[in-house]
Amino acid sequence: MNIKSEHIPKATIGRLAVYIQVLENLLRDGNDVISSEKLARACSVNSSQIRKDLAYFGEFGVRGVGYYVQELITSIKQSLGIDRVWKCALIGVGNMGTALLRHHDFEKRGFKICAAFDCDPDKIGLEFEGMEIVCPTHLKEQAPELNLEIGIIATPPDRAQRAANHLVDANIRGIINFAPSRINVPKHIPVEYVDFFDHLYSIAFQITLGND
Amino acid sequence: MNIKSEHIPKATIGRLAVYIQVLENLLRDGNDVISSEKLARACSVNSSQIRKDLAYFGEFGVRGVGYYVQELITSIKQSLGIDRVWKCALIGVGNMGTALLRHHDFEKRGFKICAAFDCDPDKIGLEFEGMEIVCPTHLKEQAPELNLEIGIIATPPDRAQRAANHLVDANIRGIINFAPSRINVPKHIPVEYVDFFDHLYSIAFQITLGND
DNA sequence: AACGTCTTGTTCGAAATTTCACATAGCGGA
DNA sequence: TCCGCTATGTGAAATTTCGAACAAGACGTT
Repeated sequence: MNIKSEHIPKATIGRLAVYIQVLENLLRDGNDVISSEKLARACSVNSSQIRKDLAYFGEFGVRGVGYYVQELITSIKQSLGIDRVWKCALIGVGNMGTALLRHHDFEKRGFKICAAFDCDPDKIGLEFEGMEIVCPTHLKEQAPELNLEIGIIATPPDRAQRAANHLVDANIRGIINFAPSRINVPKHIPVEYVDFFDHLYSIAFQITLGND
Repeated sequence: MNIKSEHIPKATIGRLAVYIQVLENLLRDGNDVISSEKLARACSVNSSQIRKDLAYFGEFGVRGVGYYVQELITSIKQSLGIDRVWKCALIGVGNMGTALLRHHDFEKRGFKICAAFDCDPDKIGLEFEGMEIVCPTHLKEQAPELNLEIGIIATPPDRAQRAANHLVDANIRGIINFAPSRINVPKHIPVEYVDFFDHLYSIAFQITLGND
């Protein structure tokens, strides 16, 4: 990769994800070239912001012209490291876990759930979306065999730490936690928390605020 | 409510959601009182940050003692406007929509999905989790009747804007969009986008970065 | 009631992020 | 080939956010 700068703001990464989303829709609508100004409007951000975000990774545009959409998508994906397939392990095949297994965008977007774990004896052995549910104690063997790199925690909150321990023990390289509780893992393993109630809270707050 | 300051950073709102989550777990474990220092460690933030975040809304602590956990939870919920039930309309009963309907935390957390809409003729009329799926054209009648305030979009990306239009037309007050596309609505209606691939991208990026 | 201890609420300086403004560079037409 | 047009890439200013330090205040003990 071709990173020009040391530290990249987390907010930039978030925006890059938005740019990809908008760019792919633009491409589908037949746009070959786009200016930072137009892309900015579509993403509701400032155009300098876009140029600066991209500048962290390289020079992808053509002065006087703009950005070639397909090329820019490719460049951003390369920059983020999502120009390949990441193999994932799911722990917790409940409501959320099941939904994730069924969510076929995973593969489209470069993430493949290659193994599903659950400690419920009633679930172990069941086949699900072409995958057998296995006890998490087997993670340590299977992770190297299957080359699992990212762990997805979708357990109840009180089981999240245990799941995290299994993942760490299996030398997983990153964790995304859908359970509503914090987990502790060694510093070198990145963790992201997903809780869409955050967004509902934010909506509720914004609505309430407008009405005071 | 009792907001002391004009503008509140979006990041603060996000952190308040984290504080609630951690505080509820602390309460479950029998902690009655907590200091900003300990809460900070549990949330992986700075303790001044916590005190400052709370200061936007009032004074909730006792000097020399700390915060009473239950009381603080209540105060934060009041501050965010989630000390009541928000009635929601779901549009799009596909994979994601179904998962949301089944996700029973919604009610626990103060959001109730009171109506489900989908334009697929095969789905209209079906009963789902005690709710009949209705054509979105009926939103405008039902929204005032049922007092629907928040719209949840879970359609395919190319249908998201149409769904948003229906919601705006029905005088909904806020929108949360799970579809991977941007939508345009009048400025006074807050919109939040949820896409957990953002987090997967972030993990992938952080892993890749460590390996260059 | 006075004192010591402990933790909050707040101030102020530092750091990070965003925006502005413009020099730079590619493209197309004359 | 030159010139004008346009949109990028970037340095510097403005704004926002964060963190360290400290004054203020509550509780318990003497």
